[in-house]
Amino acid sequence: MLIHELSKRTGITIHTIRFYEKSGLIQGKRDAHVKSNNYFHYDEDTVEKLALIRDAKSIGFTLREIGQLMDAWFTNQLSIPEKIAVLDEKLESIDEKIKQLMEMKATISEFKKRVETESC
Amino acid sequence: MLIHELSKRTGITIHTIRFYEKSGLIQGKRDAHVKSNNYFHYDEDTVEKLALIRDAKSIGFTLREIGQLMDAWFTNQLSIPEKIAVLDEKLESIDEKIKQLMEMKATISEFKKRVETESC
DNA sequence: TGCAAGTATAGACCATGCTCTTATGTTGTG
DNA sequence: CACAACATAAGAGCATGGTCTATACTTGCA
Repeated sequence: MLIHELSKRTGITIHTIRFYEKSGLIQGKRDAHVKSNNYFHYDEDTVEKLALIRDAKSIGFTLREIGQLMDAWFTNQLSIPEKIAVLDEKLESIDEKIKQLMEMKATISEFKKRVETESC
Repeated sequence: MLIHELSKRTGITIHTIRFYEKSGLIQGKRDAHVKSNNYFHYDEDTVEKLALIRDAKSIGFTLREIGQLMDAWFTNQLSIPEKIAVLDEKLESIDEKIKQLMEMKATISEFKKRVETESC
């Protein structure tokens, strides 16, 4: 599919998709048979990648980290133990984030209680 | 205390503290009696605020959101129901983040399993 | 064939959150 | 009183993650 369709299917703007491509997160392929243009073609994996980027970004991963994750996910540049190491690292950092969120939740809840009693 | 001590006590650089002050997150007070300088003086609340900024930032709150939180926390610009509303909103957004983190954890764990079996 | 819609590249511009430099004035200790 | 250490303000510069504009070429349909 071309960039327009990719954009429609993922809800990510063409501009942002191009930005991600320039950043090395996704790669379209040009059709060697077609010489009249140099349009990029995208596959289903790219749709999945963009969904992953969207989700991972929303939980605070940087594009750099997401890139590492996707290398473990979609490419064969890494050996299996290397892939597992990357995934374990991300799992750990997620646990750490959850822990910090729990702490902040406790802090805010505690303060909320204080505000409530203050009103009596 | 002056900015140098505030910096030492919080581990946040003087530059960054000044940036937060310019952004409206903290406010030093000038001593009206002293006319030879216009140094800012900071209180204990400011130390707590900077700790809160550090923690809240690390879990993905923006400075704008942290500012709202601190208005509910430290000032009396908001009524008690308004304060509670702000706190509830932040608690909800924390729950949402935790939920998303759990989902991403499941996704990555699932993929890890696939990578592991692939190696057999 | 003309024209709208799509595509590419290059680069300007923006918000957030710093980080540092320059310039200048103040304070405190030997 | 010299001088280091501290303070101020103003503003430049930077990394990240976009967002948009300009320019120019290609494609597909009436």
